[in-house]
Amino acid sequence: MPRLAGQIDLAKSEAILDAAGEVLASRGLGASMEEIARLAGVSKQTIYNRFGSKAELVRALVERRVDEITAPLEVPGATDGPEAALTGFAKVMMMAVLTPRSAAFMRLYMQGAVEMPDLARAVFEAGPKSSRARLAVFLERESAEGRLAIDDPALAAEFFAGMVVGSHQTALLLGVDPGLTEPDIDHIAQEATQRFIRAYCA
Amino acid sequence: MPRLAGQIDLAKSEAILDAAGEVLASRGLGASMEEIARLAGVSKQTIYNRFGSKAELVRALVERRVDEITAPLEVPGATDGPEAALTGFAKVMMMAVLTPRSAAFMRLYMQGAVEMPDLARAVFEAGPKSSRARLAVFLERESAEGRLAIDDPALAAEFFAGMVVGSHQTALLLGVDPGLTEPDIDHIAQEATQRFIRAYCA
DNA sequence: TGATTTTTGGACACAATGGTCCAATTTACC
DNA sequence: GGTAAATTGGACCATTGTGTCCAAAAATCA
Repeated sequence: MPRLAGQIDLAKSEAILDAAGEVLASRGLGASMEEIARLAGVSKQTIYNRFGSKAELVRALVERRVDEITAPLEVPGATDGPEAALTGFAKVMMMAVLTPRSAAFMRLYMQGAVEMPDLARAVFEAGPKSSRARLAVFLERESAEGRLAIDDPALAAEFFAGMVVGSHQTALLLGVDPGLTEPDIDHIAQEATQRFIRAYCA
Repeated sequence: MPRLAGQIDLAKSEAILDAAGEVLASRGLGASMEEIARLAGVSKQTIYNRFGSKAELVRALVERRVDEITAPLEVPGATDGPEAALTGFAKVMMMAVLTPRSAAFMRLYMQGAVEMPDLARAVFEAGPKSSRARLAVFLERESAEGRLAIDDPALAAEFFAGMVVGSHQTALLLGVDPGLTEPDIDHIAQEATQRFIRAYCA
């Protein structure tokens, strides 16, 4: 019997997506399909066989990225008191957001925000919105248990996340190195936590 | 005698820059020179006569925008105490940053961050960096006069600005309407100010 | 080995863009 | 009005991009 239909190499699709991410992140949405094919070690036709068009390829790429983003951000557990939880959360958030790779992808989504609004929206929901929502859940719980006095958890979460990210993300998006070392990040996370707790202490 | 050399219509250059801003902001850096020329009511050749190339046109556009950005942000005067000054500063900042137009321009600079790093850097210095620096000056003064207790004014300024901007700017850049009415802005500005002062009260 | 699918690579059509060239026209000044 | 500069509009070129087509080659199963 012949080869079964649909018996395509799944790993190859991943390789294509990897290459697409690499090239699109560095060259922007204007990147060419040929360069993606070259980096993926695949013929251009194969990409079209599997994804149909450039727009669909980007869609698939964003979908995969949304999953990556959503995973690591959990609601902090306040086992060691709010300080440790908040500091930990701040560090995770900074490490996630303040990398050149993350910035490159974010630039990509922003560039496509006009032509593909639903994709950009999905990224926003999976990233900033989701992280703040989870933080708000934590803050509300802490408030209910009397360790903090927070009347508007969503707003407070927005405040804390904003303190942590500051203008560093904007700098990165503009290609300016914020020059943050890991000790810097630690320091910002701790200081933000202390000031936040002081602003919202019961 | 003949017409004097360099006797060109200054207003026409402005019209070209206006059109370029409009078109580039909505279509991105991939916008065509022909569309810009059409909107400016000018022939394509005239643009090349005056600006030389697309890159130079963009450069001129960014320079003009940098001036626009730099102007409105002043060091707050604490005549009515820190609260009023901070709230006012917060409102100005939000009104400046959280508009579709501002977001469109920011998207433009971010898109060009790779190919024209110096332009993006200039925007960063004139915008986020400058505003935080001025705020830091104010905070240091307030601290010196004993109304606030701020050991690291630059960091505190970063915190306050971050609280105010939150993820709303990111939302806008991703094409997601943050849905902020002017009362919302007022409320955020006031709440951020109160919490900030509480975090840094002497 | 043989049947069938997938992949390849290169040619190709088609459209868009940046930028140039140039003769005809308009504008601004004396 | 006359003169030099600036502008126009449209043709034009070279490049680049997406997406298609297709015959040959490779891979996959019985």
